[in-house]
Amino acid sequence: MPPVETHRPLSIGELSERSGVSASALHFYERNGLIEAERTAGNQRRYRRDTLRRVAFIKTSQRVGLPLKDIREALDSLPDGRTPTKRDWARLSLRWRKELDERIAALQHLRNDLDGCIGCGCLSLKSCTLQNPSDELGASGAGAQRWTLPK
Amino acid sequence: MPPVETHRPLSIGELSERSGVSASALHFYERNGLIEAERTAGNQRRYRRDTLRRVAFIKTSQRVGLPLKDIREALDSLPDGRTPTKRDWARLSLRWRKELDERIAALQHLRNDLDGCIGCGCLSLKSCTLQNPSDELGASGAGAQRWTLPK
DNA sequence: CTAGAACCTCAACTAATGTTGAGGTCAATC
DNA sequence: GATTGACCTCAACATTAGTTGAGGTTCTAG
Repeated sequence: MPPVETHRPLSIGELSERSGVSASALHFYERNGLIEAERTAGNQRRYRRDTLRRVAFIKTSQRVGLPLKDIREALDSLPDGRTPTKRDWARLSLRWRKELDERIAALQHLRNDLDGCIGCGCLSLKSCTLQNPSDELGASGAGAQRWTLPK
Repeated sequence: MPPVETHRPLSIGELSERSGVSASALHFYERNGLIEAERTAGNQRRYRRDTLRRVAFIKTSQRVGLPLKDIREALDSLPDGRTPTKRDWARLSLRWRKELDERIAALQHLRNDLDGCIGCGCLSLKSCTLQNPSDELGASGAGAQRWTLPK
């Protein structure tokens, strides 16, 4: 029975194929401190297997809408030196959950506002300018900030 | 009783303040064909009042997540020459609704997947690599594409 | 041992979405 | 009629998230 190669490190090509992230993006992540690699005698990268999970974390975080800067901060909170445990990952993932909930709620709110508006063709969500033909709100100044989605 | 200035065109400063969009962004939108303006004898921009709604449409579309390119295409489908009616705007807004529904659904799907994963600390969503210690999936090749959110 | 695939670095480029600044003009007020 | 704030154009810069290419090296299979 041949040994299963559970611990052999991954070349960049392997990591790329398995993670679905291009080699150039992996280089980019490394330059930005999101992942790291050992090197062979000939200077080629060798990734520890748990880098696969790290990259998965990065990709999923991006789907949630987080910028790389934030993702990197989250990853920086992983223990130095040892391979992260499932509890470590679970802790980080809770952060996604919160972020996701917020984004979903924000979009649903927007949709609800919108539903009242599509029928009338208005666009102000809060105060239909179609029903405000003389544009009275304009004089009152800062109607603008209402457009900004709470970050 | 003084006349309400319903038809006086807006200067860029007025449009900027009322829409909450910076003048430089308005310039940018104009360069990219999203809005347009008449000019005074002295070459200053004068916006028709319905440009306010146009800008509102742009901002809301961006909140929904549409890129300017798409927004511009939508705006291009507005009638040339005449001021858009509420039906015109309502037609365009339907697109938001669809886009929003899709984004919400995608995020909810992601959240559901995640919920099953947070407990175990895994990240593969579909096939927990924690429960796959020898990384068997790797051999089968393209596990990667599953990570990509259907556009 | 050699051919070709895979890998290396570094710099330059892309695309989207604007912002900033220089240098100059226009318009309303004292 | 001069000042001051609002406006003009054009070019350069900023940020995020990478990609592309040139020129050179390493690894693996025959």
